[in-house]
Amino acid sequence: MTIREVSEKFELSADTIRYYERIGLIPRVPRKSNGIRDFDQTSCEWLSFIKCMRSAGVQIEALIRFVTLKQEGGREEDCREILLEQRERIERQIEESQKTLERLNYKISHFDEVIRGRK
Amino acid sequence: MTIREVSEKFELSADTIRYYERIGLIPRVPRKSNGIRDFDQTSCEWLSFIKCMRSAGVQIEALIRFVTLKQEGGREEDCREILLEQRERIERQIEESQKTLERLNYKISHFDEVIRGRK
DNA sequence: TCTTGACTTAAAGTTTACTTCAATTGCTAG
DNA sequence: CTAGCAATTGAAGTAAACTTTAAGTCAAGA
Repeated sequence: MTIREVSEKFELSADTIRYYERIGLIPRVPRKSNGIRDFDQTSCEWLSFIKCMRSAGVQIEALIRFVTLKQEGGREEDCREILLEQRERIERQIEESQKTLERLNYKISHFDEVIRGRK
Repeated sequence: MTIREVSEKFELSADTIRYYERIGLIPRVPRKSNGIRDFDQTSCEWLSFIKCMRSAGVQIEALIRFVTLKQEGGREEDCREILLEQRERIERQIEESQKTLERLNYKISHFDEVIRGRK
């Protein structure tokens, strides 16, 4: 697959994908003889994983650590540790957001009352 | 209250609070005769609200719109509209994060198996 | 053959949200 | 009365995550 196809498939700009590869957020993508990227299954799976993680705000730096570790055949315990850490973060973030949601709902219901009362 | 006290109360640096005021994220804080900020109840409530919204990632730009509108006595419907929009965003973000959480859990359980199986 | 459009790299630029700095003022304790 | 600490302002600096630009290569169609 070309970068264009992959870009459409994952709704990530070609620039972003190249950037991800450059900084080591995804392993090096295989090239055709002319140097053009030729994405295989593995590359696509990495992209899918990274996109999912990024959509929850997992930091690039943590993902780079994970990718590097896997590429270099690091210990499973260490890979797992990174994921546990990020799960923690996401859970905390969701809790925070839920609190905010409650406060927002309270404030919105206040506006509703004012607006309703006026009519 | 001085900026120092407020800074401790809300765990926001004095610089951040001044920055928030400067860009209109909170209404102008009243001053003592010598120009030093003297936070009142209203200012504190704004800070508390803004801090809560920011903790869920609500963008400063949207909050500025809201604060400005309230300050200028804008229509309640418009204020409410901004909050609805942000609630939507937060809800979507939580959903995204929950999907990521599932994927992360799946991946972690995979590592657990590999690690357990080896022992 | 010429041109168009997709691809390549490296480097500089952008956006968001702060943070730090520099220069100055002003209260308070010794 | 003066040293020192907290506050003031405006402006410059920083970090994260892209995005855009510049300069170039290459294959396919008019």
